Amino acid sequence: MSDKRRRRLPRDVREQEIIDAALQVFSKRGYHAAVVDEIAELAGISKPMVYLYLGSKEGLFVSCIRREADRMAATFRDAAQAAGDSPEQRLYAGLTAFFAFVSERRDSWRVLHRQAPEQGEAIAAELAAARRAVMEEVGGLVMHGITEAGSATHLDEQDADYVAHALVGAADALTDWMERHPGESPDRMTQRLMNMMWVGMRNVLGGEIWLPPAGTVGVGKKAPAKAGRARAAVPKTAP
Amino acid sequence: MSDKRRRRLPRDVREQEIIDAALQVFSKRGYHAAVVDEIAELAGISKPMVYLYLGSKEGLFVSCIRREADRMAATFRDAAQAAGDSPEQRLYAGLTAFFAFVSERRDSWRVLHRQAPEQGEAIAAELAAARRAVMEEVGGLVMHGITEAGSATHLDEQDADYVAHALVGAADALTDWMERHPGESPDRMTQRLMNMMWVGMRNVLGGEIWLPPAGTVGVGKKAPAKAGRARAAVPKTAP
Amino acid sequence: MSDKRRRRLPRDVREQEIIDAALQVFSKRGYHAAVVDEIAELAGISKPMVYLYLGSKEGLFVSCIRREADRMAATFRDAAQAAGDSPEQRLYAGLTAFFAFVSERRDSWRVLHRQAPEQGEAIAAELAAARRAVMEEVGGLVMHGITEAGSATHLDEQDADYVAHALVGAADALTDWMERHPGESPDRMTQRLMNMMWVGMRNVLGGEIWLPPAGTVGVGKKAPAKAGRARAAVPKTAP
Amino acid sequence: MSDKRRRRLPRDVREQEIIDAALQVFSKRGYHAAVVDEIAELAGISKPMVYLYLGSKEGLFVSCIRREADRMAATFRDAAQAAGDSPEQRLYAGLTAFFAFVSERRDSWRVLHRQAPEQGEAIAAELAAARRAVMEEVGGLVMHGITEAGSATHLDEQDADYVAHALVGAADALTDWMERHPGESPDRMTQRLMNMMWVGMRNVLGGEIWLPPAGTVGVGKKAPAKAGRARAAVPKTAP
DNA sequence: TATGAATGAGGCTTCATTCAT
DNA sequence: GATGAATGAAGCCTCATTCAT
Repeated sequence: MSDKRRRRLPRDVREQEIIDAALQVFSKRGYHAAVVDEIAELAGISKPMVYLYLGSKEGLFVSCIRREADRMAATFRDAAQAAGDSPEQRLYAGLTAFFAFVSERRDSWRVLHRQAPEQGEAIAAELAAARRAVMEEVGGLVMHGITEAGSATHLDEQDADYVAHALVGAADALTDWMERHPGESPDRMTQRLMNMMWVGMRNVLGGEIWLPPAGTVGVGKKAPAKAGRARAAVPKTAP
Repeated sequence: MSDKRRRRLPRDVREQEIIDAALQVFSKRGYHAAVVDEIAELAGISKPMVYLYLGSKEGLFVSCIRREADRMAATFRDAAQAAGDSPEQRLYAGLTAFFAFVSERRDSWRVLHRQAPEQGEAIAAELAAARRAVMEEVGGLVMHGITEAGSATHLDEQDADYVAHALVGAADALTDWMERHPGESPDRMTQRLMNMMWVGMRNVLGGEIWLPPAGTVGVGKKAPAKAGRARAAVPKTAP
Repeated sequence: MSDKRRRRLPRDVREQEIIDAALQVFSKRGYHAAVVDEIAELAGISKPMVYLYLGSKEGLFVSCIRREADRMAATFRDAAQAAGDSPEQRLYAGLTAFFAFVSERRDSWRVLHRQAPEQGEAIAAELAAARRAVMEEVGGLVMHGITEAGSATHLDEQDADYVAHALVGAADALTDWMERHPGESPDRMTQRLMNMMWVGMRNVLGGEIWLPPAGTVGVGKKAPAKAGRARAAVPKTAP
Repeated sequence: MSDKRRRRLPRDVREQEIIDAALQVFSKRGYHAAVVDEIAELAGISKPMVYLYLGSKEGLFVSCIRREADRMAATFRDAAQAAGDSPEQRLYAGLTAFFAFVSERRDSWRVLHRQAPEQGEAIAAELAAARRAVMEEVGGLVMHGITEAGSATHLDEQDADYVAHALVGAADALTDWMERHPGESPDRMTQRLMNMMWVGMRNVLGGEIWLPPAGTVGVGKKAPAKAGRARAAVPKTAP
């Protein structure tokens, strides 16, 4: 990026540089508002090169998604490996890695999770895949952690999925929050979150559950399920 | 939509119909990818009417945001009023209302919370305002509920803000989950969430806290705060 | 213009009011940039009335041109009648009337003389006619005045036309000048102009002529006419 | 214009060609009625090129103005240099150059002097600047010429400005006239004008002045200045 | 007489993409 | 490998004009 007259880079390197640039621009503007010219300029090359290497704007975007999703997965794997064997440690390490990733690689996260929907077949599919991958990663962590931690083994995939969604959703939202509170670190974010969810989770798994206060009337029109005595934190649904 | 030759509606009505259409399209496509022609067609009128009544694409968007933010706020207020006096009841009612709103008015929610944030001055401001309003609503609920429920009074605004973000983030993500699990109702979603967060919250407020397992090493490079023995669920930071 | 809910005016009156408004707007914006909405609003009525009465934007413009050209002609005639019999007096009165008209009715003058060319058949024709009328009026004044004043009778129509053009052009340009020098009055403008042109004119007609200084080389590429000893102020050309 | 498949011109050249085309179209239609498509077509390229090189319709217009104003100034300077030292010669050369320019570059002149003045901030400013430049050029010529020629030195800037306006206005109007009289050349036009204005000027400067014929009554309502015995051709005003 | 509601047509501008060197 | 030159296709917005009451 320093030398302006840099030429004749090997294809691999160039390609990565282009994706770097694309990631920034897509993150800053969103897919539609992003302009290929800006990406090319930021990458320090001419537009035809972009098309030669990545094929199209959509190709650019897909490449970003793939690379960053892979990176994120790798980050997770590394963190989990580095952590000890205890599920709790792994979950902690995983969540911390998540926050670290999101806070250090804002662009990646934004591109992975903040894109307006429905930008065409290929992109939608790619995004869905990437998000599913993240969810599975987190879901695995959660499932593993909880199953081990609580006594209960009734936590099936659906529940883990639910929890994973809640976790990721919360974490995602907390990303913004973290951004506006500079004193916070990924570690502290994880602790906060664990305190908020994990402790409750554990207790709930031990049998303590929450029920709507007596005399409460459902508000949602669709609310049909009279949930009786919900047995667990994430009670079974009768699909 | 029924009568194709429907004409001459009074301005107020048409305006609302246009906003209805715009909401759908913005929700489906996102701000940039949305095309005014499609909105006009969906509203059953010609483009110039859209511009005559709403001024510009941006004006359209802002109108959507405003109307839906107001609606959401109203929904909250109504739910809170209908609920009993107990903070727990209010929180339950509020959250249920939230899920009901989000699940019934997917478009509204998507437009309010799933837009890439950088679309120009006016829009960014409007979105920020709308989101802040929601956060405050939820944050109030949380703060009130928790303060009363737990013995602790150390939950300051920042903490409430944090929790509100986590809650809203989780709820938002769970929206997608709910969509893929047709048996779920807003009531059940609330119960799930309360079980996951509230119970833990309450216990944590009672003194039980979570700390990273011994021997764990922080992952995030920036992680500075050696959190010592965090005293509470959402411990004070020394900025 | 005061009463906003004024209705049911007789057609003639309304029509004039509309033309008043149109004149202002056309003057301020020019034909193309003028917008019928603005005219209607300024006239205090709805657009359909404008079309009912004047037919089209072009119709509006033509009506303005006609009315203002007529007014200008009338002003001239009145001024000439009010003046004494002497050609000099008539010329003086006429020019003063011209300046007075232009300074008092800026809008009229602008619409008559400052429109971009070629706005379609009808308008071009109308403008040409209006301008020709003014030229003839002034040309007549000039011709009459000069013929009487000087001894010469060799001032034919072409010469008068030439002088009229110069006069009107100068006067038109001086209009802007006058606008920026508030102390000036039509009378003074006339005196200035007479001093500048008339005195010279008269002398020239008496035989004194101007010739290019010796040794001067024509600059214009097309300049063919070796003007020999131009005999008169406005020497005959051999077409 | 000859080869229809002419492609790949270097930017500088294309840019000038585009401005050439724009000048024609703006001259023929006026700023507002001009259509960018027509300019592009005339330039033999597609519209995006126009925008790539000149930015906007306004940019196109401004470029025209600037280039032509500069050209005109250059023409003047060259003419003045080529002329001898005598002020009279310079004035003569300057005016001839003026007529030559106006007659040979009708489009330039029309764009510089026949545009409705209110087309938005930037354009108004640019036009004003260009016109002021021309005025100053001519004004300088006049001032220099007259001051030297007459005995009087009382011709201040305001007077020169006045005369310059009159001259330019007359010349501008005479342009149309010249167009309809093919036998005329810039030289002859200059001679005509000099005869009409210069001779008078000179005499007036020598003391001969013109006053309104006795018994004349001012016509303009605003006419305040009872001009007494105006001392000079362009008498001082007392405000 | 008078108007609120409505639109076809067209102009400015942008952008993803390709061509020719 | 690399790029300056070029464009088809579309999107936002405006405006003269008419319809139905």
